This record gives sequence, structure tokens and C-alpha cells, in this order.
Amino acid sequence: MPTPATRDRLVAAAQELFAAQGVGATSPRQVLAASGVGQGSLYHHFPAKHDLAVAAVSATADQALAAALQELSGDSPALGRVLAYLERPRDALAGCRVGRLTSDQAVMDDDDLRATVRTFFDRLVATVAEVLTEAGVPPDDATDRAHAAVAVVQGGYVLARATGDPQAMRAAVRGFVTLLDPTTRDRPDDEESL
Amino acid sequence: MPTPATRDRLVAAAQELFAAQGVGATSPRQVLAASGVGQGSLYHHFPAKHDLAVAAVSATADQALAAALQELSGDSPALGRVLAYLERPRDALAGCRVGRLTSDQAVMDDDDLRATVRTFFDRLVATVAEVLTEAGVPPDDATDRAHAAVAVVQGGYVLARATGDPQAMRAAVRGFVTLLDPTTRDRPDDEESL
DNA sequence: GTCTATACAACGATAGAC
DNA sequence: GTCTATCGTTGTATAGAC
Repeated sequence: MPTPATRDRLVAAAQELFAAQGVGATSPRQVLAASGVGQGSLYHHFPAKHDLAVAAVSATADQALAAALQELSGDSPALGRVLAYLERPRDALAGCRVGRLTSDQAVMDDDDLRATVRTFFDRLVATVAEVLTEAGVPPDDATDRAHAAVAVVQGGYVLARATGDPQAMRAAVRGFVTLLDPTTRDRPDDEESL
Repeated sequence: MPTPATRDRLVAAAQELFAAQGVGATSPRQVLAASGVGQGSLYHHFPAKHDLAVAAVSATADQALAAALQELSGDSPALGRVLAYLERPRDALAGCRVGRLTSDQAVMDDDDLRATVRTFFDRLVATVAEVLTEAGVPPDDATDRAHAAVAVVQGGYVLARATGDPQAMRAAVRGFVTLLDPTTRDRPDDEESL
């Protein structure tokens, strides 16, 4: 299909709008305007808003999960990979594109969308737990710490958005990392330090 | 004023609806229906939805902050007070009434509402940091760990809602607590254990 | 497959009687 | 101070020509 892929333009526009304002707060009309497509085309490709939302949210979750799994895999030391995931530079003020969906009523009321969000976090936490186990943490502790690690990042987004300060997320991560791996205390901060 | 306080009924109904569905997703009409008040009464007390939202969100934030500060103050050992805050039983699937507002576009687009949310978290984090300092943690670490503690709770809400499992929040808190205070490892779990 | 035009409900807000 | 009735706009979705 050599077509300019109207469908892909719609999905991409929906992903951006969903990330910026949430699913429930984004209207099909806005997606049309942002993508430059006509009314009928949208409803040709996606019979209802639900169908567009499923396509866009799935794409966003897939992309986010792939990025995280990328960081968590590899041959470098296991604990270092977890630290890399925790300390990855993030657009803290924008919030997590997947995590934010948990307070979007339009998402939680839709079985398909809720399942997508659930799968993302189930896999993310399970992977972090595996890597921590590989790092020598006992399995039970690894599961709890994996939950804590993912929660610190998600909560860091909340704090950063609430206070309007991206440093709030960095402080939260730092507070957790220095407990998880005390040897990081004397390490130079390798991120932008503004 | 011996009146049945129509205004209070409106604010209370708005608080519940905001907690359940968010601010942007709640219409004045729903507040009317839930409170049993007439159209004109709402707009008599609150000229616009913004005014009702400010009253309801402020009340919710005030109540939530008072509850947290209550737990964090007192004469018991400082570290124990932080643990009490972290481990307090929470309705994890409902989400944080204040934290969830950070992904509500209607809130973030309103200067007054955003300021209310910000003040809540600024004060909460500052108080946790003070108590940690009182517990003997160096000031810099105390600030980072306070951010981490509040973030773990907020992220615990996200995980619990995402997975549909209240235990996800408990796992996240446990993962953080055992790092923050290793002596808690051998402690019996004093909460309801499903 | 894409477009313009339109339908119908719910939104936030106002008017004006009581 | 409270009510019912209504306004103009935007939401989701459909109709039907091209």
C-alpha cells in the first residue's frame, strides 16, 4: 500500500493529543484538525472514538515498553541497568504517557484500554524484578523493590507536575537510588545538572 | 446561618464526583443531580465551574494534608512516624484524590487549582523531610528520601490502578520501607493481609 | 477512501419568575 | 436564594456525494 497512510497520520496525531491532554479530553474533531484529515476519513478507518483510542494507546504503550526493555537488557551489570532505567532523563513535566492514563476516566472505563495499560506495567515490573534477581537480590525482595522502583518513577512524574519542577523527579529517584545502591553516593552526576 | 447550607452540599457533592471521575470529566449538571440542588442555586453560589472547582479542590487538599500531618506529628519516634505515613491503609484502587489531579487537564490549565495541588505536595514533602531529619538523616539525604517516600506512595496508586491490584501499592511501599529501615524486615505485617 | 454537511445529545452558562 | 427554561457551543457520530 503506497498510500501516504492516512490511518497512520490519524494515529500519530491522536498519540500526541492523548499525551498532551489525555484521552477523555481529546475530541475526534481535534484529531482531525491536527492530522489535516477529513471527518469521513476518520470514521472510515475507526468506526468510533474507542477504536482510534485503542490504536493510539497500544502504539504508545508498545513504544514505551520497548524503550524500557531496551535499557533493562544487555550485557552490562544487572544493577547498573536498573539504575540506568531509574535515572534516564525524562520529560518530567509532561508526565508518563502510560501512567497518566490511570487517572483518565475514559481509559479506565474501557476494558481494552485498561488491559493495555495493565499489560505495560505488569511487564515492566516483572522485567525490573528479573534484572534485580540477576543482580543478586533475593526473589521476594526483588519483586518488592521492582514495584518500588517503577513507583518512584511514576510518583516522580506526579511530584514534578504538581510542583512544576522537573528536579522533584530527580530528587525522588536519587533518594531511592542511594538506598538501593549506596555505592552511587560518591558517583558524579552524569545527567544535565541545571 | 441556620440554613441547611446548600453551598456545602454542592461542595461535598463536587468533592466526591471529582474524586471519582476527575474535575474536567465532571459537569455542573452532575453536581446538581448528586446534590439535589437546582440549576440556578449552583450559579448563585458559584458564578462559574471554576469557582466550584476551587472550593471543592481546596477542601479536598486541606483534608488530605491535615490527615498526613497528623500522622507525621506526635511524640513517637520520628522514623516510625514516617513508616506510619508510608504504610497507612489506603484505597489504592481509587487513587490519590490530590495526586490524580496532576493528570487532569482542567486542573493543570487553571492557575488557582494548580497552585492548590502544588502547595499540598510542597508541604507534604517538606514535612516528611523534617521528620526524617529529626530521625537523624542528614538534611540533603532527608530531602531526597522525602521526595522518594511521597513518590512511592503516588506511584503505588498508579501501579495499583493500572494492574487493578491493591497489593501493588503495598509491594511498592514494602520495597522502599525495607531499604529505608532494614529493621522492619522481621516485623509482623500489622495491616489486613487480604 | 475521502470529502462536506448535518444530526442529536450534553456541555457551561444565563434569564427571569417566584 | 432557589427554581425552571433556555441559549449558544462543542461533543460523538452519521449521511451521502464524489
